[in-house]
Amino acid sequence: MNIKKVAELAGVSTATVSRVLNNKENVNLHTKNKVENVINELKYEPNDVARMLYKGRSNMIALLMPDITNPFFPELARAIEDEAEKEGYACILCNTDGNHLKEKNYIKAITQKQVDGVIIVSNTISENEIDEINMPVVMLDRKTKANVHSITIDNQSGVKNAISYLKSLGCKKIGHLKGPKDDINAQQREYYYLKEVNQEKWFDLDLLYSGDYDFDTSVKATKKILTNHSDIDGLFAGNDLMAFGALKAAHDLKVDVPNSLSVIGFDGISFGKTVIPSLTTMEQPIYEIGVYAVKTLLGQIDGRETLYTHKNFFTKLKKRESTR
Amino acid sequence: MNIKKVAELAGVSTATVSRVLNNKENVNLHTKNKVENVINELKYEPNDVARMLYKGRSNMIALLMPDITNPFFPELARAIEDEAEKEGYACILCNTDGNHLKEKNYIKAITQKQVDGVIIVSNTISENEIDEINMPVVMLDRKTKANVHSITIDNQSGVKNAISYLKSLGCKKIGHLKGPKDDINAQQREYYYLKEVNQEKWFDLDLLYSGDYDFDTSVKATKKILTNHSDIDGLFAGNDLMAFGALKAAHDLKVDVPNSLSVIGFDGISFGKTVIPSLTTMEQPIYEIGVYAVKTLLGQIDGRETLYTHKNFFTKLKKRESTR
DNA sequence: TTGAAAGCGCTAACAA
DNA sequence: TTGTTAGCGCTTTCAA
Repeated sequence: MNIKKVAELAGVSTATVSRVLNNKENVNLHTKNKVENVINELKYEPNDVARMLYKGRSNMIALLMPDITNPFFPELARAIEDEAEKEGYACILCNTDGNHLKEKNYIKAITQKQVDGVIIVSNTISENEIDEINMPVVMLDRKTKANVHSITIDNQSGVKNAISYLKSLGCKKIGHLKGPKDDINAQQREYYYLKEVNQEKWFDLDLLYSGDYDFDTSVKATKKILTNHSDIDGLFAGNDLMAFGALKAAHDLKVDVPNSLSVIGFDGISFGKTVIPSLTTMEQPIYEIGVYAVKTLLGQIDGRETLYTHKNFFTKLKKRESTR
Repeated sequence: MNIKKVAELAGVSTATVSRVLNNKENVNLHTKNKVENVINELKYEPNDVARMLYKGRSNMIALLMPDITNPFFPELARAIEDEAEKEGYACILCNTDGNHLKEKNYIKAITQKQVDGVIIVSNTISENEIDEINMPVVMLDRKTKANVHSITIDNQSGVKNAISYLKSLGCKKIGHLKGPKDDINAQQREYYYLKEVNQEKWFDLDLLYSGDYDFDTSVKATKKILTNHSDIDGLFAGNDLMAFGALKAAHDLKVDVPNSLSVIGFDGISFGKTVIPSLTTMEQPIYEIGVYAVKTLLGQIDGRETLYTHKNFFTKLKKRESTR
């Protein structure tokens, strides 16, 4: 079933059917009704692929991220998909595992599929590679010199507020559970942590240790550090998932959170309210970020937005039970 | 840049270029090299949309589910996307919120986009509507009379094993925190719970209460029931998320889990190991289910599989800290 | 207001 | 082994 059949049955040309389909002005009302009747009878629906080919547009965007299983990303993906759907765009999901080869393959695949734009979360992709992508791009969580839009979260103020809050609670020795070395956010959060604490007389490089953005690793590492430094009374985790690991470690060691140890996370994933004790964290406006990313991307796709923009979002302290 | 330009520069016809692109046998080696050189120089990549149009295939599948934010679904989506990618298919993500209209719109949209097949998780879509979908379908979590493949989880044995386990632990009064009325799995789990316990002399319809697959609701509801029935010593939650709510409620009421109350969930989402105490649960082989769904779907798309199949997966008891 | 026809980029049947 | 050409289903220009 195609436009030709509709045209035949309605006794008009395919051009006229096309005009009706696209709500063009210049169609006689009588003709229009005739065509619409045939369309309804046949339950005809135009083939988007043919349209794509002609128009050179697909009304699809892609979302490249490390792993949808990582609890931060479903919330982001949901926001992106919601906003895309609202604007008539479908959303292709790509898990890259931060694997460079996978990223390249996906970019090639979506390019060939004439996807209209892509939102990328990646530490591994290079500036050059970003520039070579042949469609509008929004980079998330990373500022770049490449000619694309970028969106970041303000780690400086976030970390500062987190540490200040722990201090205001009376914490006298604050550790940091940091993320992977190659992650830009992890690096920044470590950097600003150091900036906030390295003048303190209690400071010691031992207080800085790594959980790799992973739960199990964080449990182990935190157990070790709590054992070696029983006087730690505050802990800033580089993301919520690691903070969960820290809570687990404290629980297993019978360290009382929050009375002996205050734990604060970073991200504000919705699971934070679920754990026991519920997690105090620096909350990112995840949904808002997703919506903004799509708006920016579509702005460029539609040619409304011609300049490349950079947007920095801020975190908000969400007090819950894991801090005193 | 298109096949025509490549043909010109290589001094051959588009047909020959096409043959090279598709690795056809009947191309002179010399010609082949010439064409490949031009392709590499131009960094030419064929346009998939044109191929789609000609072939009537898109190498895309869609995944319709209620909400990627619900922690069960990212794990499923990950498995599906992994397997699809392995087979050269892209995966379109659609959140329906169990909203009937959204489902219909998505199905229409992906049909027009010539998506090759769809994996659906839905309670709301009717048998008729499933039958009217104009592409291969795999229904997840629901058996159907419609002419499509279906995959379910065996609630009967799962619930039986959960309750038996609680009994074996010495539980003398076991409650059930059930899911939404309109959810087939929730209904079945409730049904089989009743079957297992309604002959017990301690049984009481009050032990059955609802958490709507939602964390907050489950916290509230569990607090109420634990307050009214302080002798409840076992709790079977209809899914893990509700079990987390139950754990939270017990914690807030200072009910000792697992010593005074054993809690068991259903699903086996990876977050179960994160919470405190970690959650005992009836674990679904989520990844395996996702892979199987894709294999089945692609089987039908490729015409290898011509019969509609039904597959029933079984849960496995995963013992952790929330049960004595 | 309508229709004929070209063309989006590709593949494949047919011919040479 | 290679080229010519029709055609996948649509939109749009141009002419009527």
